[in-house]
Amino acid sequence: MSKITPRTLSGFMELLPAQEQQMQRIQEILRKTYALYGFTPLDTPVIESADVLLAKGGGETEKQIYRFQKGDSDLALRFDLTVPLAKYVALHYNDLSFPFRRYQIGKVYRGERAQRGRFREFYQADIDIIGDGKLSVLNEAEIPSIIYRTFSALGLKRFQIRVNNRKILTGFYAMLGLGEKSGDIMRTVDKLDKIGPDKVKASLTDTLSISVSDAEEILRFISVHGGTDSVLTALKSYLGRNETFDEGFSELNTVVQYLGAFGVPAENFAVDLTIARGLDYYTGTVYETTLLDHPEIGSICSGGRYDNLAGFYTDRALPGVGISIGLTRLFYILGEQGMLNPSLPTAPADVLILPMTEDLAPAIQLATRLREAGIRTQLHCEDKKFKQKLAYANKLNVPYVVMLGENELASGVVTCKDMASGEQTKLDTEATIARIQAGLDRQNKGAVILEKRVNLL
RNA sequence: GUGGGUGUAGCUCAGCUGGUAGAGCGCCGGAUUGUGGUUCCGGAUGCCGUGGGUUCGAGUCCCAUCUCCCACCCCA
Repeated sequence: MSKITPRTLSGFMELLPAQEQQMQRIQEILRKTYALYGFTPLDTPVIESADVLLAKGGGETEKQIYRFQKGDSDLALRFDLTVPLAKYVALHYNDLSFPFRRYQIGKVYRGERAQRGRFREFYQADIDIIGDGKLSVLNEAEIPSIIYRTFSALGLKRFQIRVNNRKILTGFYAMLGLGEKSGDIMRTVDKLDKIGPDKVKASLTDTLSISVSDAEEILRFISVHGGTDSVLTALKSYLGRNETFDEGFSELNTVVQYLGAFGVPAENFAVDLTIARGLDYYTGTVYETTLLDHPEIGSICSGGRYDNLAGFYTDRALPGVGISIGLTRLFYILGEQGMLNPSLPTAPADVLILPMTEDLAPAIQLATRLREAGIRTQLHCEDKKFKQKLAYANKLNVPYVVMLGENELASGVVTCKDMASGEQTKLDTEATIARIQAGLDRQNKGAVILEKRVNLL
């Protein structure tokens, strides 16, 4: 009888146990870091009514969303976590306290062509702060700090948080009388790093039919580089000509002003006037974070300020600011670059017990005692050869193997083998537990998520 | 959605101008009784993506189809 070939769809990441452990470990670090800033965990359904997810309508979302019928229901898989959040906040408004700070780590789905570092199912790790009617700019200033702390906690060093403010851009384009085209211009200018100034200019003049002098003015404006202070100084010269621009400038100033107090080092931060973010719901500060050694993969964390995200679901003004880490993409790069530490304890258990007596009760009692002591313990009672059981422990990287046979029972001890060194001890149960715990403590102390940290400096 | 590639053992691939398949890694077993990771020896595994065509004969040439990959679009 012919079998169906097992396969996983392209663009869907499926990991082996050891890798999955590392993925979970990264998620734990994110949860802990997010919690440090007072965010509460949240989960929402993967499937929602299509009209809820497509409330905004049009554009890429419509093209990329997975949508299907089930009976009479028109359903869709969430393509981000922000829209479900907007729905959630609008729906549960009366039960929430504002500013509402939530984090959410979950899978999202996009029906587009898979590519290197681009998935059709991937994890996003989001944080958002939603205000009731108003939301202080200070929240926007806090975001880089969260990004910085999160990436640092993962062991990353060579990353840059780029910040811009959309009001500065729309204000500037309005000054040039190009207000209507500002969206298109932003998207074109966003490619500066990728295609270079000449092509950007050509694109501006040819496809957007902007005059050569305006195009040059735009390029001059956005290519203002250097340190944060020099960019701000350059921007100052445009003040007083457009209200929106001035507002954006003031907001950007606030964000920059508190960086030091929030503990964000200057080298991990930059004002970059080219970034705009494709998503059109952003209205103020926007963020984009890239790994300096892997610019080709694009942003792994982005977000921004939006003034009225839940406008499709409620009349209440619910402004917010948030970011999203592309966890699957990040994990993919780390793995591809060999930066995920293979020596991390990925073993499913700390101890493997090999019973060698007819009566299994002593071994089971031992396992129970170890588990009571908080040691992850697995019993290996399968009908296999002794050496195969050791090989099993070895493959799973289980650090300790405990053997319990007639000899041990007769003298009231257990044999405990340290798999890394090969050393064996014959001690009573409690002494063995102490030895194992000491060993595990040592192991955990030295554990870091990423290795080759030198490469990341 | 548009354009370009790819498809051979579990994985990474080799297979020259057509003559019914190979390596490395991995996997399994052995080197005598309760000791893995190193070494040595042995072993299994492929409808050569699928369907059709040319040919005495096709993994190797032609057509179609699917798949996956890369670029664009857009994005985490």
